[in-house]
Amino acid sequence: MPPVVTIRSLKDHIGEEVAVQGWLYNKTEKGKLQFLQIRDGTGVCQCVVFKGNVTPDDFEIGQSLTQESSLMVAGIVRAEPRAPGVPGGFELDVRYIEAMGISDPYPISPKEHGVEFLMENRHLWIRSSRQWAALRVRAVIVRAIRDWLDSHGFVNIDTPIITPAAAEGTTTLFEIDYHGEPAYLAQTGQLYNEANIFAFGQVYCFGPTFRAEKSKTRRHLQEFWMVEPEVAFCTLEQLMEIEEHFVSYIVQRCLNDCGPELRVLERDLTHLQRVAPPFPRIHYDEAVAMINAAAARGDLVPGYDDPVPPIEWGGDFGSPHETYIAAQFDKPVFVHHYPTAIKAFYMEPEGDRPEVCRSVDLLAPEGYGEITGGSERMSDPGKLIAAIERHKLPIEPYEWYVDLRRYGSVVHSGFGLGVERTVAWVCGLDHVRETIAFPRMLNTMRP
RNA sequence: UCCUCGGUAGCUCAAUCGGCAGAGCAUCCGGCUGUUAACCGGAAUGUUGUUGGUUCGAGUCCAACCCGGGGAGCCA
Repeated sequence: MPPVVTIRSLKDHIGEEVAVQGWLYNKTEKGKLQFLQIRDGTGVCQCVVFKGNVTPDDFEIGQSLTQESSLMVAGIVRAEPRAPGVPGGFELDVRYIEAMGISDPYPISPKEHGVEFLMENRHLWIRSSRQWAALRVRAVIVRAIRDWLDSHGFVNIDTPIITPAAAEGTTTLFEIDYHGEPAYLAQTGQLYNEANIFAFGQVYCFGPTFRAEKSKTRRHLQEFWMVEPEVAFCTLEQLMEIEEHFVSYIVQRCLNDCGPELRVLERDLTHLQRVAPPFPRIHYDEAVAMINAAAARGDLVPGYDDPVPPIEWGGDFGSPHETYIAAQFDKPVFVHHYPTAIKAFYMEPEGDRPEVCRSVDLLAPEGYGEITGGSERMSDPGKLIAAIERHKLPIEPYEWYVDLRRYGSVVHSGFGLGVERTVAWVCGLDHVRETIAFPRMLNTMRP
């Protein structure tokens, strides 16, 4: 039997006899010809079975194969521009077929299906090429995140998932029973990250986070993955520089490593090719002015039929505002210096203008929303205690956090990047549920 | 929590004014050497989300509930 090779590497075996093992993705028969599209996890390859080239038994096996049956085929690799597949352009001239597991009738045909049906069959849907492509891009994004951080002096120190109290005290948490004591699934590792920088300088945590919000939109999951870098001796301005280099690297890495996947997804690459430092930076004041000018003109929110709603200075942006602002730029855009009153207690107020704080969100283009949120953290213990009290939070659980400012406080900053929103943006998907193998959504956790 | 749209064959959908439950695809059988969601011929396919109500008669109208899509708020 010739050596088993991956479909992705077929281009290196033209003219050679090789074997491919995988699953039957699609089949069309035309008398003495069978076109078997086989996927092996690395790609999809058309395998052509001509009656004259195989034994009668093998030809019959080919006829009996049902969609998703597992099999091995052997044959000669040939460059063929007509051949469909991923990457495509190569096909296998089959000489031998071995059926392994004949599949029962497969529920997901290569036709249209509704979201509800596909989500109920998520364990099978991930075999479909668009889902396969998105999840492979996700894997590359995760690798790019780690590679960039690891090679820029960041130490990966993961933070706990079980936490004793609300980290930010705002959003809804999943409560669990911790041996009789209430505990919560983490919605951020940030406070622990801040402890870790005093030991390691630059750190990141990377793991799942949990939000029990009753959110049912294309941008929300109950369980999502977030990478949170945190840096000692770092100002807001330096943080933005880190973010734009980091995000640009992730996008360029996908362009470089995921060509076939992005083609399956039919992604318009020109949007991604533009993503390079520097990103535009706009002050909250400026963003409010832009929104209100648009509202006064009656501009519509891009992609929706509704006009841009006006906003009062001091209010937080709603989704329509973010979508409008992001659409004014062809790269991700930083919006910085949000009002102190609407942001988390630990964000550093601006020195000569304490009503705004040294915070920054990064809005992705094309309506993908906020992909990072970060800030310079408050570094003075007295001011921090006052902020905790102003937010009506109990001081006792935060004593350790205040300690960080008592023992060698430094200016420091950090941000969190949502993996699923980043994947959705890079892939051009319209819903984050397709960016993770088994999404946990409001009222939906099966399979 | 609120707003909005939807639930009919395995899947995607249709069904006029309240009047016999219909297509395409998938499946099975037959045909074809270049198919790209192939095509051609044939076969089989139903608790119309649930419960109750109106009516001679309900997929269609009414009520409640269940499930799902999109959005708001909140957020990454």
